[in-house]
Amino acid sequence: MRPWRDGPGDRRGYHHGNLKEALIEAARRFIAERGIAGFTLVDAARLVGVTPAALYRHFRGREALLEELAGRGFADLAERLARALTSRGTALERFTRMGEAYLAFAEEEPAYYAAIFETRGLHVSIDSPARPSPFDMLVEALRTTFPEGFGGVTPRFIALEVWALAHGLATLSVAGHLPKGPGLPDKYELLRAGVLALVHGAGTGRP
Amino acid sequence: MRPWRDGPGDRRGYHHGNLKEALIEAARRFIAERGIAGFTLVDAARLVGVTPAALYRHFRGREALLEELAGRGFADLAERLARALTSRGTALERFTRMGEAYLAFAEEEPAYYAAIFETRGLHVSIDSPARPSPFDMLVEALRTTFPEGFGGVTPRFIALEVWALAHGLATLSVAGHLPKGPGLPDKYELLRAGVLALVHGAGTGRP
DNA sequence: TGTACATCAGTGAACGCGCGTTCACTGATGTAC
DNA sequence: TGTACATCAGTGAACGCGCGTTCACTGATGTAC
Repeated sequence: MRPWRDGPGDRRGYHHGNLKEALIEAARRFIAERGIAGFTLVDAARLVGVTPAALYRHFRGREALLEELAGRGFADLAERLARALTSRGTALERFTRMGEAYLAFAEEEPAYYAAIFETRGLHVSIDSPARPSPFDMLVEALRTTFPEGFGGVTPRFIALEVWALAHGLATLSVAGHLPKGPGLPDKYELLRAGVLALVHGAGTGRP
Repeated sequence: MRPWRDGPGDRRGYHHGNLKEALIEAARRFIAERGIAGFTLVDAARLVGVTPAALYRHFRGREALLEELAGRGFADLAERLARALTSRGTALERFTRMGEAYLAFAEEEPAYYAAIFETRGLHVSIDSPARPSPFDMLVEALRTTFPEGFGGVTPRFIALEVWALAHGLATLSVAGHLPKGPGLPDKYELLRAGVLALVHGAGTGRP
């Protein structure tokens, strides 16, 4: 029984030919379905049609595979945010697109999202220290989108609030805790309105 | 070796006398340390000084124990919020205290918090449907604290934003992703300022 | 073009482990008389 | 107050399971000549 022979585009024979990528792909699928704790090397190997031991030709172990996943997710997120920030339109439109990109990432890549937040967070820079982390990108975007400032509050402070709001919406949504239905606001609406309020309402209630 | 004999206030002998509570307590400790996925019936039993099988006199199984934990956490949270809402001071002060109570709950009872969000969410009412859920309490508190409304936005909409912000701050903080240090804002500051901004900035940027 | 051979990505069997759960049992407790 | 007995919260041994990981091995691939 060699399941991976059945699919189109698969290599055949004793050597898989693309095992590392296939395992990553399987991990993304399983973690998306069952969460990181429910992810199993044995399952991933079975899905790909390979002995569990084969995995060790490409990863030092389970932890290393998750690390790889987190790294790729981190890069993917950074790329999505950068794309939003360099898209067409006004600064505010690009900034809004950045928020949407964040929520879309969490929704479309729940495995990446979980791997990131279970292993490193959003602050670490990847590859070179010169490359800005997603959080740095957010701070910088706030600075350039709202050059008039935030009523005496630092961009970094606002960035933490915006990030917490986005992260809260993303995790509540993935867990199915946000009420859904026609007429009810979705997370994109909530984030857009919330971010504008955070930006414009900053400094409210200060002495 | 009967570890539970050593502690003060413990019953001694063949019967533990308070096993159910002791197991719940052990579960809270372990989940706080290692998360729900890392929690083990065997560990809990060992900590209490009892055979794993003894657990089944009090719970149908692992899942039932977690359900019980979620129920208690839910009740604890509701009680904390209610206490804040009926405390002294102006409506705004009480409302602010409610936010602090939420963050404090997540910080002091990470096991409860995790159990709640892994099993039921914040919308379900406990015991009687007449008893309002924490989310209902938030909506109602917004209504009475800001009777002037939110510039055409519904209290429910604002409540979702506030909740997402609080949940984001709570989870980021527990996971250690919020930057900490002297001079840096802590989550309580971030929540207070953020909520005021959400409330006062609502309606910003609408047509 | 054909053959010999080094490489190395896979196999398959096995391991030790800790898990949740079951079962027949045992002995402490507390009530009836 | 003392004894007989029912109750039931605990024991301890065992189970089947799936996990991550190891090891000596094998056979497909691709390169050198």
